Amino acid sequence: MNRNPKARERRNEAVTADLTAVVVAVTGGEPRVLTLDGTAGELERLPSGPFELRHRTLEQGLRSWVESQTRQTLGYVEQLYTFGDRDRHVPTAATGAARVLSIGYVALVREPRQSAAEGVAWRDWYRYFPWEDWRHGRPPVLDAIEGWLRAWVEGASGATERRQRAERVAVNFAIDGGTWNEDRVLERYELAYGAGLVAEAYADGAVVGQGPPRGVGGEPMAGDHRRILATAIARLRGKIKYRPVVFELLPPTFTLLQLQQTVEALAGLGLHKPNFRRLVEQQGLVEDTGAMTLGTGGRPARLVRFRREALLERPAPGLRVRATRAAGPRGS
Amino acid sequence: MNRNPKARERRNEAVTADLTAVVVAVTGGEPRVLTLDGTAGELERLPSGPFELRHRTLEQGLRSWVESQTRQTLGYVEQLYTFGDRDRHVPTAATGAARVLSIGYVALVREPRQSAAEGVAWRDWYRYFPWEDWRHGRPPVLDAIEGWLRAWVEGASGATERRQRAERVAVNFAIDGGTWNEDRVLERYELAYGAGLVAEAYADGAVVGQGPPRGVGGEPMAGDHRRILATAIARLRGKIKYRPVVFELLPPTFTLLQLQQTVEALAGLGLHKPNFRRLVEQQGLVEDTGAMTLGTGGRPARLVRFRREALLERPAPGLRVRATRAAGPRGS
DNA sequence: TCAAAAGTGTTATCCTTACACCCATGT
DNA sequence: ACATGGGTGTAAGGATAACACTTTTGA
Repeated sequence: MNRNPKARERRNEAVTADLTAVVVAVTGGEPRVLTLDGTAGELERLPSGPFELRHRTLEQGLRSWVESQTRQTLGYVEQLYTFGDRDRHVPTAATGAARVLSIGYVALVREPRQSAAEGVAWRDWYRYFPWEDWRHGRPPVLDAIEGWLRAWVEGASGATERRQRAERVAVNFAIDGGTWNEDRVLERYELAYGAGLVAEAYADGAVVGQGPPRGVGGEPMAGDHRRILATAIARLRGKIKYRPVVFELLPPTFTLLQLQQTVEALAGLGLHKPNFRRLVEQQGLVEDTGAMTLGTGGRPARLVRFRREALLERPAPGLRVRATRAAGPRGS
Repeated sequence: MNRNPKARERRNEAVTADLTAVVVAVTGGEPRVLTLDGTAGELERLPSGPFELRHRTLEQGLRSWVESQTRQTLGYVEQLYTFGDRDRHVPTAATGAARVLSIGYVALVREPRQSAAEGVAWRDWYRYFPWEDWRHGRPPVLDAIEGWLRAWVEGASGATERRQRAERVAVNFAIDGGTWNEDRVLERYELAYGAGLVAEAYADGAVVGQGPPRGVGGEPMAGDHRRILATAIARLRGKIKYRPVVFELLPPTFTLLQLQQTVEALAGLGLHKPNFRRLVEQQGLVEDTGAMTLGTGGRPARLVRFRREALLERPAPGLRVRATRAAGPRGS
């Protein structure tokens, strides 16, 4: 079949596009991501499925897969990145589709369904990136990571290679004079991958040998799903600084502490309470509702709501966060 | 053919992925993009071609297409976005590929080849977005655009729709209390598309009727190429603020004025010279080379180079620019 | 009475912006 | 002499970060 040269040529270009979703919620001040259990000892994974003819648009296809696999409907959705450079060939000559692209998305939802479907779970995203949670100070796992990375730098072949590795480690992991930048989640994951810190590197055959002790590299995921999750976290951490996306994760009315804890959960940083409140008020991002909370274990708080007019007034309506040493009881 | 159900299923998912490049250079203080002339009265377009089996990775495929079509080799390359939601069907049942995705990239190069190949041209990017150039103050074309958009707001069916349109126009086009944000290039293009300001909206059948007078909507491009260009400009304008990407567009050594003019070209803003220089120096982004320029029509200038150590010292090494009223002879 | 959460006041510091002004070269 | 581009000084104002402190509830 298909002796027509034009058709052969077209077939030569055909690919499959996988749509993969990072669905995020913040509950009880913890950042969570919607995952599917791996069947029979397999790895955890994100909801995903191929882009098909029946889907009107890419985003529609994504929503459809997430709903059918998790019964979760999506609100805010944003495309992240298209991965295709892993030489992941699907070995089926008969199908006409020889390669797989992976299009990642991040979605924000207000409240996880009480009981997720069988095999579906909301999991703390720091399970996959234990080194990214600085809310209570520098995470202890970074000691082991630092040691591993130093060995990796030394293991370079040649002085140039060693210098390049040392610079990457310093810039991304706040070692030897670098400062921690919470936005560089993807760069850190890719560095960890290249250095053999994460299990996926061995599964893909990109690195051979013995990995680090259990717990150091974080929980692995199927395929390139953890890379997509890293992209999502990085995107969100960057975006809250200039767009009011946090409010997609909160109920219509909320307290300033809820807002602060949501930002802290995403950014992985502890913030200074009085200054955070002033920042929010002064930027005009929220307005009073008149209502108050009751019985939350302290003084009742004002309930506020997002103020849409802020979009007009501010060129970059967001929450520029910076780590603080005086973060109250949470800071180290 | 293909009675095998598994193969039918796979075929149902097959798509073609088009790789499209926005290749940017800044020459003589003007931002330019590499374009191909449309053949026989067709529209101008960007270099592009399908992702094929012979390409090792997506980025390799892109580089290969750009080189074969323009003889320009690429340095810095960054993926932008995957467009697929326009219901652009390729009507060939025999091919197995039913849909086309469009993966956009932006590339930065130092110097355009003196004489580009036949049918290839470096064009000022403000040709396609005349409303985006605020280097000499508010561009006059915005008067006509403002009028057209006001009529579009009034033409809404229903009060809710009208309010939503009015807010979008105010936020994006600095009308009625909004401030101009140079980063919102894509939002402005999409608004212009929906409002029928750009020719592509009529070509796609998204809008019917009479368009605005010639020159108001900017020069159109083939397919969704102008949308990809808008995405590239938006990405670059955002990125120069926190990453040292400008230096990819400059020779290894350069003067501070060259640097300023390159930033101004990208951002479409006039900047205050003394303050810009202090910003650059104080951030430690450049270092002296010891050499000076000669004969450029004024006092000789120090030649500087990018200082890589800045990557370590600054959490976000970039050039936060803001429009100024005191921009010297260029400001309005 | 104490813990927990909500808030206010105030200061020192840094960064940004704007304005004013001087310097060195080519024509 | 003057145009062009290079460059310095400085003061006002705003934003930020840190510290100290008060208020209101529930257990």
